[in-house]
Amino acid sequence: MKKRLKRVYKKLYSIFGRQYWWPADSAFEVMVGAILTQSTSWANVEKAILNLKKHKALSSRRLRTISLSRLALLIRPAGYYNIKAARLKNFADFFHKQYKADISKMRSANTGILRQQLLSVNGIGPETADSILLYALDKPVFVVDAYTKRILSRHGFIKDNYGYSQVQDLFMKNLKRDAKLFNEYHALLVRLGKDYCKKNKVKCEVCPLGYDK
DNA sequence: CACCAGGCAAGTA
DNA sequence: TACTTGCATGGT
Repeated sequence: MKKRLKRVYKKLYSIFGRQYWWPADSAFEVMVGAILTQSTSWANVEKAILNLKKHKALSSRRLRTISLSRLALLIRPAGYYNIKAARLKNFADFFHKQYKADISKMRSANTGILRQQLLSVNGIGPETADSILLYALDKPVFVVDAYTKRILSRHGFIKDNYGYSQVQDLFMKNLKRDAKLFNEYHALLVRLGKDYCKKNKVKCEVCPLGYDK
């Protein structure tokens, strides 16, 4: 499995090259984006983030003080806006109370402890927590998403009923614990998924990885 | 028109 | 523990 996973990575990298994830101006913007992109296209998230920037609302202080309804209005393009507005506030409150809204304090925390703390915030699940750890804080944690499972399942690496942590373990136990590698690998899987492995538009016959299921 | 996108929590059995 | 459902906009 170690060789197979590394071979897939090299293949994807040779085809698509660097993906430059996560596109953002700051670590805080990555964290906000991680919540906004829950089951939502990145193009819509970009509109929401632009609105937050235009109204100077992209800070933990502003996210805590702005009214729920006004925040919801700003992030409307990202969908699920009422729920996500509450989730952003939950996260901003946590960030302020636990880490004094200080990214460097958060970065120096123990990864396992921090992951548990993030998961305890209502609105932050495994993928969002790991996206924050990896893409905002450079922690060597592999992010699993719907594309990851779909691609691995269709290529026979896993059964389609594997859970989040099972898929995550597959990567983390068989690859060097390297944030840069995890960063690029996950981004490449999403790239492949967008181009060739959409939910109901399977293009296995032209998938660069081949089709060996 | 239908389908879905870089999920999650709450409810049900 | 293991499903099911609500949440919602904007692009294809």
